[in-house]
Amino acid sequence: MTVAISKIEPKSRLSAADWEDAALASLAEGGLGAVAVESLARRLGVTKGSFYWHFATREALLQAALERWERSDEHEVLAPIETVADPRERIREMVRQVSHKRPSHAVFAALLKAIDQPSIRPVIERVSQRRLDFVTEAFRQAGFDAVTAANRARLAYSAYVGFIQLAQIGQPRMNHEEFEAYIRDFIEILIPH
Amino acid sequence: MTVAISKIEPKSRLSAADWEDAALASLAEGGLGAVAVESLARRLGVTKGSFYWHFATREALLQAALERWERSDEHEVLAPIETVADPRERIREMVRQVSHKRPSHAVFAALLKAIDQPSIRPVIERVSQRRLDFVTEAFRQAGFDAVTAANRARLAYSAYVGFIQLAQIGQPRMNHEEFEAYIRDFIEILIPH
DNA sequence: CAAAATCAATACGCTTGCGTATGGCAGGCA
DNA sequence: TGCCTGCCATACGCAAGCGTATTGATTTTG
Repeated sequence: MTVAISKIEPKSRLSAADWEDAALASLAEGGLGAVAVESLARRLGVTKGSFYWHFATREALLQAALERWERSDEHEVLAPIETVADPRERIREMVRQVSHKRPSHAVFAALLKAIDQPSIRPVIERVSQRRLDFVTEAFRQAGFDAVTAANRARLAYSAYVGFIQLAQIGQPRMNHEEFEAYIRDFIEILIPH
Repeated sequence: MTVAISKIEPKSRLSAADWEDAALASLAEGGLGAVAVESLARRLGVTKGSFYWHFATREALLQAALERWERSDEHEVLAPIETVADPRERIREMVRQVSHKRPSHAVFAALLKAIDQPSIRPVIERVSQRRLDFVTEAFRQAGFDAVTAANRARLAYSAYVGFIQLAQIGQPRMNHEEFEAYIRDFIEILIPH
């Protein structure tokens, strides 16, 4: 796997945060395997020597980077939607968010592929649980009983997860127009009336 | 990642097929990374020397193993369902198949995670296209217009793909009873009336 | 039974990636 | 000015994995 990794220009002195940013970017572009110490160093225009001053181990970097990503996912994706009063509209808004905001979801897709890694799994578990609870609650408020709401939420979230996987192979070979139509149908099917 | 890999007992002489079987088993249990020459050799109770007599390279083994898996998926999953006359029932049957037959889907899940690997991608593309066409056609026969049928098929297939990913973290923490209820809702939502 | 073909062990070289050890250089502060 | 601390380079050691080369054993076949 040789993935094109955008090089970032110098910056005489680096901080831990710079390494975390680079880690997330590489993660999104090339998967967990691309988060390699020496590769990141090249990307940042330095050598390993720098890295091991800021972090004790590669794991520590991952930990820090993921923590940051998890917070940003919570605050910049979920939180804004929470303000939408109408539950039906809230679900629609989430589908739109999720279907149009790429960058953060690239990280999620990469993490999904490394779900058996002990350091990754808990992150996905927490994020998924939050999102699932969120959607379930919206369905409940929209009038569905507890079980039905949970099942619709499961279906919606599974479809989301599956879609970002399949999107990588351009499997649902769609143009923008078809995609919008798909999203409309998606919403129509899951939120009837 | 250390994954428990079941050891298989001797068998004085091995064939290429034995290596392919071991490759698929390891793939299902530990992902693409577990399909390593020396590791498979240990599993089969021999050394690398044997492997490189049967295959020129690791890639060649993967190729052969996946070809076999792809055929079996086509003949043992899709073909039997094709005989069901009623399209609605055909979709239901496919959902049941897919939601209850584990082994083959473990391989699929593993491949999904390695979708950026040039040797894996075409396999997933072919398999997904076949399945997607299959479901789309069933929805058409069930009376949906072309676009709607395609979208429902996409939704169903995405939900399937997402589910087998999430299942690995026991995310939709369900017992057998709840799972059956979920499948019923799943079918109910996608095939109304 | 002998020779040839088939299958396997051992030992090696090469690459990648993590982690360590140590030394060097710059800028702030005494 | 000179030194100390923060940041980085260089040079290792080590493990895992692929692939090669050579030799050895066992089966098959003439």
